[in-house]
Amino acid sequence: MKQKEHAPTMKDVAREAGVALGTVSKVFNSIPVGEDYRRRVEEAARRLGYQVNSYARGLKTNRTCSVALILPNVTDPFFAMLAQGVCSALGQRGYRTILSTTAYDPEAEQRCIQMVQQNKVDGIIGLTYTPDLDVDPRLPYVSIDRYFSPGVPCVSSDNFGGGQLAAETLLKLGCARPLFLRIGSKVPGESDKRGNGFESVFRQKRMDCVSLRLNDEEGYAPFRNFLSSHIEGGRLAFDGIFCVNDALAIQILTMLLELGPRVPEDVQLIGFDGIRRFAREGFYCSTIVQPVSRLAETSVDLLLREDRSNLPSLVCLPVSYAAGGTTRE
Amino acid sequence: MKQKEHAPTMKDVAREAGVALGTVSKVFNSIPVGEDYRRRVEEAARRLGYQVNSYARGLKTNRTCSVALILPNVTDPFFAMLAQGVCSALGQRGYRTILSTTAYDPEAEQRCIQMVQQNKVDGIIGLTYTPDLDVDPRLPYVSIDRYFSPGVPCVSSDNFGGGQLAAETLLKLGCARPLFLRIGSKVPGESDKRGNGFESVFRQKRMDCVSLRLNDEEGYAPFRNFLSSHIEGGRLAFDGIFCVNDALAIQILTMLLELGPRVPEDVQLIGFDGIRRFAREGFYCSTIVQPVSRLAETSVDLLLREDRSNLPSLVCLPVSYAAGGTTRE
DNA sequence: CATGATATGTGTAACGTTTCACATTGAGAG
DNA sequence: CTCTCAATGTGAAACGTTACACATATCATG
Repeated sequence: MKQKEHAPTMKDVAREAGVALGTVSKVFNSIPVGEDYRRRVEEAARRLGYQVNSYARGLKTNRTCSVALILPNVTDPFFAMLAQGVCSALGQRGYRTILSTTAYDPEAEQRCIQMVQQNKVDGIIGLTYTPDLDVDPRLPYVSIDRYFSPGVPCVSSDNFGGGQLAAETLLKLGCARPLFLRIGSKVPGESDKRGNGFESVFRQKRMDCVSLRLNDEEGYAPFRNFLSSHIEGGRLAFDGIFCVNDALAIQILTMLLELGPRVPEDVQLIGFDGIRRFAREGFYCSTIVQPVSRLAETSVDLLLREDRSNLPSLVCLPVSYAAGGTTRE
Repeated sequence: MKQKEHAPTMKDVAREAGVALGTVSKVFNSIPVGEDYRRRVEEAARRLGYQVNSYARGLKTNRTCSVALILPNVTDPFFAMLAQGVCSALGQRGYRTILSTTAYDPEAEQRCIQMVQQNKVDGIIGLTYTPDLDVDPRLPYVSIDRYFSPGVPCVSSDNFGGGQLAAETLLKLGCARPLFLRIGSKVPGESDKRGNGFESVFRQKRMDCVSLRLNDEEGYAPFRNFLSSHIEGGRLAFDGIFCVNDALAIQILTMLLELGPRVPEDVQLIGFDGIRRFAREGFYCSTIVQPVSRLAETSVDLLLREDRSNLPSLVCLPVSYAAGGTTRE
């Protein structure tokens, strides 16, 4: 008995089913074919354990059913949620996700694009920071959180509106001495607008609003110094804090609890992102939540849209406020 | 002038450079070729913006330079770090990562394997929970944190040893009334051994060790109840707490700070995993750190090993203790 | 100077699909 | 009973590579 080492091919299936090669192809591409033929082919395929070779198919059709997802990393909770969302949205549509991480390195970003283009994906979803990426215009590209040019659609949350929402919420809850805290990222991006939105509300009300912006190279320590130097007689100089993201908010919360001021009695705290992880059920930090799933789904939608003639160049998704125990409701 | 719509192919490069097709192929496969020929080809390729079509290559060689990574999700910090590590380890070796998430669903896990097999990857790195996955034995498979059978290598951290290390560390730091806290995962896995290791140390010393294990369906609230019911006159009934992972530890830390006991003066706290995110610089929680990068690299190593004749069936990587402010050093 | 031996370029046959022109069949019309 | 048309199966060409057998050139050797 002749030993077959190679995986079964369409030719094998055709022989086994006693039909022509083209017929087998039709069956696997849902092209009308006689009922009995279809059954014969399907049975033969099952017997042989046949699976279509997507590389041969990709070569022929120039469609690969895979898209590349480019992110700085996947350890940042927000990126992680995004990756999760994109991955499953793509999975549902029968696409697979090729993940590349860049560590914010422009060179890595470009290398990624290169590699990905070479590897013939059907499209790219990118969250990158290089201003001028060299990407094949034939390849569908959707940018998250960063606007490039009218040609490439950008989807992001309403960061400015989110900042405003945080401010309005704090105001409504009686905040009179607001503070905005910001850390990181190496490059200007959409998230800068959070602070702008926050400050704009207080400016309009002719109220002061203190902002502290630090690079993440110095870690969180400077925040601790700042906070403790603004405590007098156990009372903090601020009664409402808006943090640029939840990771920072959690840190600040921990610091505050150590330093004395009670949350939310003495000072209220609002983060940004809506990272659910910190509390599987119920929040432990009030926050402006980004619609991560919608971000992911919208990106996938835009990328896979058949009619690519008039895509929106910017899609801005609404955020919402979620109470989580660090504000007085 | 004739408009070329299709991406340039080797044939185009060959014509442009005035050499034979095979020569171009040799250049791109690092097969010895005359210096002048090589230059001519490289220049032609650059002029045309040629990139090899990896689908044609994959079809011919049966190697695709891509491996599938199967994880429950990528939002759990530990999985995220793992994904990050695997993704970059693979990237360094010129492989790309196809990410699939399963949400702990056995059906999704099997579907993943199917899809991935059909899509002809060079191997699979999986962190799955289905006991009997149906996977093509021809396809290299490495399992993380879960032992299947001698045939498929499993790499994991030394969870038992980590538990012991936590216990020994607490003992050395003067702990007399230990507590072990555990939450989650839906399925038995390697991480169960952490508690076993921890308890074994105290058992050997004939000391009591309280354990509290909860499902994650109930969230963290039960822990708060437990803790507050064990506080008497501001003093906690325990002076050393070991949490099954860092996410839980951070929660417990927050609760403790709210409830009164000071950390680490009144009670010391050790987590597990080594999630660095909570503090970019310096820890804010002492922990047993898993060598995530080594886990990732080892998995990739094992998967891509040329000689697949005698692979280890189990690789257990050492963990280490990292002080982080919640223990008295 | 003939002769291998070595090195390096050439052309072609696969790889496993899809696609398309063509062959075959059967039904219905005249 | 022939003819046409639609429906549906068939076989071969192509997709862009790699690998291999072969052709050619270069060079040392007796």
